[in-house]
Amino acid sequence: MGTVVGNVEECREMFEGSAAQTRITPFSSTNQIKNPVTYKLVRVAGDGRLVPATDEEIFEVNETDMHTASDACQSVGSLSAQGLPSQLEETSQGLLQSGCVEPSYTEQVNSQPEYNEQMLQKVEQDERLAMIHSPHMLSAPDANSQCCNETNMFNEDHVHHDSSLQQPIPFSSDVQNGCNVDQSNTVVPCSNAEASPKETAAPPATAQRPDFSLVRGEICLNNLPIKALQETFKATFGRETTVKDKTWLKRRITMGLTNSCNVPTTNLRITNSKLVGNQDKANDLTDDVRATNLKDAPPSSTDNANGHSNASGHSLTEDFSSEERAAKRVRKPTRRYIEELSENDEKQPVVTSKDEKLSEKSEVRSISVSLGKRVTVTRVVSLAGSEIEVPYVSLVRRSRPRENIMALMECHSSCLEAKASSGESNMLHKEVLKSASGPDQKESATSSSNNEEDVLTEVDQDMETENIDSSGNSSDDNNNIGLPTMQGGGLRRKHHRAWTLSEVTQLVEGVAKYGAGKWSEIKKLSFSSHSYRTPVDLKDKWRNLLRTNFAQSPSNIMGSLKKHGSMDIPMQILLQVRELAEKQALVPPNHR
DNA sequence: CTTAGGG
DNA sequence: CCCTAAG
Repeated sequence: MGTVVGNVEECREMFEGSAAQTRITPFSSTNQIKNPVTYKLVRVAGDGRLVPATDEEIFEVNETDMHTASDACQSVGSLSAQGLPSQLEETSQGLLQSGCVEPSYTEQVNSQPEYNEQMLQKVEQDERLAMIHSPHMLSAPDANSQCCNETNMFNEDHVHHDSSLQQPIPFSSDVQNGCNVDQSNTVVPCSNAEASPKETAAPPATAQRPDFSLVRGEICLNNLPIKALQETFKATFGRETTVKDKTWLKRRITMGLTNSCNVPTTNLRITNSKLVGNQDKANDLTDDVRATNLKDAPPSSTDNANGHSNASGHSLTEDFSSEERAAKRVRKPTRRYIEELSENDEKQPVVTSKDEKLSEKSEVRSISVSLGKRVTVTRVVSLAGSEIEVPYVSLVRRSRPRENIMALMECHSSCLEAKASSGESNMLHKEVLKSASGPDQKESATSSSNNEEDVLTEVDQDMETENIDSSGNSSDDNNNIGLPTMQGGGLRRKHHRAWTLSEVTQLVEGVAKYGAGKWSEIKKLSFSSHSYRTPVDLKDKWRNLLRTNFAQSPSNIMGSLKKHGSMDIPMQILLQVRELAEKQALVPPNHR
């Protein structure tokens, strides 16, 4: 089963008779209408036919966009996104599924039907089209890069996957200082007979092509000065970085190029996109995807890494079509669990693409379209009363995708919703700034007052928690090696995500509003922004809250029992919890 | 599917 | 967090 994103025109035929013509058009908002191309997500059935994608598959696509967009965002905000690794995997999985017609669905790895040549061709064509029209490369200025960490890496990693589908990242040789360029790394023209005519149709846009010149061929990062490393970083990831840590930069770049995070901190060397370290590890780390890209990468394009600014988004999509086919991207099933990422978003309300200047985050978050324009796909969620716009991220289920076509409509409507909501963003943004400027504003949040402020003031703490969290498991990447798998086979245990203060607050408020036990309700109404918290999670957390509460209440001495691992819950919340606990204890059956 | 509990 | 038994 492969998921294919194709041009509508191309797919239409396949869809004859199918009423469900789902459109996945992130760029439907405001000024993005320039590009008429519409994407349609379909799945390649075992018999080679294209089948409308399921809702989850669509979500994957959406998230793909989101992730790409959020990449920079994350880097800016430091490693807050705990779930990125998974997102990456999920995303890449989705994409790869399309590409490789190669059976690789987490839950049915070995049971893939055979595909005939025709089908393969078809798929490839579609894929190519998809790639041609898929932009995604976005410039992501690394604003106050608080130097994040692995999390970023995953993002980057992910971006690369994206790129691999949309455009090979040429690793240019004539880079600066001390780069060991492997000249043998010549370009191999795509000799794929199956090449679609469309390929040639796309005019080469060399001029506009983003410059990846800094990352081509064999690069010996060791000898590069920090500045050069930063440049390389930029060329690699498409965004600036202010990080001055040489080691970090090298590692990051290497990881990005090799599409792996298992990069030793020393002896970084990349050859043909393969990590060549002194350690033998290198081989394990390489990724087929990247190899493909490199091979086909155009030789020239030596302009300089001005970064992939706006223009890049456009040109990227054009010339790379011919490649890719040569080598199938093969990859093991990757992790799942896209979820999260919304936590962050909640705290950093997005702004529409209009004010790119205002907030880099918004720009980052936006999704570039074929014409280099950016669109911000968002949705409005209610956060404790007030509505906040957050990027559209799917509320991923853990269940397998279903053949339900109706679900497709959901996506569509969501997109519309997002579009409609874009107007409010500015206002929200201002509010955020305002609130952020006055940290002292934290008042007694005993009741359900100013939730927004609450959230905002807690950002720092949340970030911390998340950072810790994410860094903890950032080490595992694409390969499932060493990953704990659960009974079902392939399913990985959900990440442990420390509950942030804001989450707890929301939970408490939710309980206050809807009553303990209405977890589903609470989840739906108060936790729409935290896609990864399931009703059960809420329930468990509440149970824990009560537990800790009871543990502390007998002896009012709560200072002594504090452990490092556990987050210190503010007294207020604790009291609130207790209050609610009593309430519910007194009148359980009653309807509140 | 949603809850409640146990592990 | 996960899993499962009950509505």
